[in-house]
Amino acid sequence: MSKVITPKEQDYSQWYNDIVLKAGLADYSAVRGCMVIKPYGFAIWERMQSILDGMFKATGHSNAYFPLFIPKSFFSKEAAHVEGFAKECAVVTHYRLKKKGDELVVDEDARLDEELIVRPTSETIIWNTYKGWIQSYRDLPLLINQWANVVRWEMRTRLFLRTSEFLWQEGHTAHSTREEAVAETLKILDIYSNFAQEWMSMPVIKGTKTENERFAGAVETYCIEALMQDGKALQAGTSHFLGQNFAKAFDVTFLTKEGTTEHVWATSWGVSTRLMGALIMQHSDNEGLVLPPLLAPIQVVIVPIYREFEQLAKINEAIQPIKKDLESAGIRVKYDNDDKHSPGWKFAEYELKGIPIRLGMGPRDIENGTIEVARRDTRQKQNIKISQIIEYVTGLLNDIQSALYKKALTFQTGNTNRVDNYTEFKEVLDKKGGFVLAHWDGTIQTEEKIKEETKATIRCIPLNNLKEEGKCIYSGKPSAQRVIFAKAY
RNA sequence: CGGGGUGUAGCGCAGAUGGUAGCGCGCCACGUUCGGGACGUGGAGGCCGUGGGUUCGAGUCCCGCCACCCCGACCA
Repeated sequence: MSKVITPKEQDYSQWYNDIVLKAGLADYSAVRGCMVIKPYGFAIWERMQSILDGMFKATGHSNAYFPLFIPKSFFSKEAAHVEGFAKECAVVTHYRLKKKGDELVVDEDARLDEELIVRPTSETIIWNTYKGWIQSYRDLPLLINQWANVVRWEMRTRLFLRTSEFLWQEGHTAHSTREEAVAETLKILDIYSNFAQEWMSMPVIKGTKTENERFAGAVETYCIEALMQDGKALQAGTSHFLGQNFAKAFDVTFLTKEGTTEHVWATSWGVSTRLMGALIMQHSDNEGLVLPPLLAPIQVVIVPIYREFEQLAKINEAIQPIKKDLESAGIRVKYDNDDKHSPGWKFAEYELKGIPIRLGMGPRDIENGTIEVARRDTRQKQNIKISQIIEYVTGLLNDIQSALYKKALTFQTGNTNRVDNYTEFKEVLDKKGGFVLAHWDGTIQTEEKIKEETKATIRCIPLNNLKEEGKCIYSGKPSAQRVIFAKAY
């Protein structure tokens, strides 16, 4: 019993760190605030990438790649944008080192005329580039995505959830009309929401951000918000309608059919390796990671149980056709007949790693023509006839996928509370956490006061929100609808 | 950047009143095991985060620095 995980009831943060580290998803690095994503963690990220990438391509987007470095002057062009990112930029000032005695030092003679910013996001470099690519309405829409790393100098970091460097995709599109750009923003929001719910089994609320929480430079920020097991909210993806802000800042215009010159309309949108954190926190338990089958790099692991090598040989023989059939059914299978670890060790290890289904086969099974099926999410075990195993496993993978979603949804619903006064508001936040639906007067001042006093922020104003007359829980002023408050990551 | 904590073997830790480093897990070898992290025997592995100081002598006492973790402020 070496790799024990701190129970989440005892210390939620430590539980999370234990899972990340002990399931082999990531590791701390020698660089402050930066993490190493280990092969198993990266395999999950690669699954996310390939699925999302397919969704972007299916909606007409193409991938491209823009520079890591952005001239400082580009940043200052969009006022709100500078304001938002200035505090967390890594800046390159020199391009050479030299030897000074035994020491390697920065060569002061190699100072850059203009400093380069390590991209915290790419709007500026991209819009500077788009200026040259867009002349007429025939060049629009321009639908581009890039998979990249970005750097935001964070004061406090947490594995996957917030690191100074992280991986993400950022889409940047240009359109001829406002309507089309807004539609694009919403289309992507749907992609994110579908991905979260169908692939990650993670229920999310779609909404818009308040002015306070809006992306620096956006006209409107749409988001998907998820609820983690500790009752804190996590922003899992954002899609921004940028209006003409960047087009104006970088003077990107196009000639319309009618021959007039207009600024283009823009969107940008992204999800990051933070989704890994969301995935981990959404489903995992005190035994380790729990992965939804659709994202699991290995969906089924098969463990042989044997004493003598003759038994192993028999099991190997019995497993081969099963493994092949599972693979033909499109299932990702690993057969672990490595003799270096005991079955018990493997059981624990694969549970820690969140493999959705484990099949166990031993002498008893050989005799009975059965195989033991253990599901990770409920930890239930059953003996199934070998003749039925493919069908059973296929169905079970689907069941697990939807069971995880249902469980998460039940949790989310159960931790969403409507409150009508400030006392109750504070009490719910304090005792239960979760999403709190409350009336708000729509002002930044009230939002900030509430944040100061309770740490809770407005996560979003849900789309298609029910209109409901009420009074702001803080100021008592009239309000037309409830918004979602929560403490957040 | 504030508050708290921790740095001793790969990991988790113990090392009262200063006397030259130990335990568990892991690792290596051999044997017995194998249906929930097996057991025995034998081994390998540490300038005790770092720089100074006190002392005959420092993991231990004093001062500085650094790193990391947790909780805040800031943010995806």
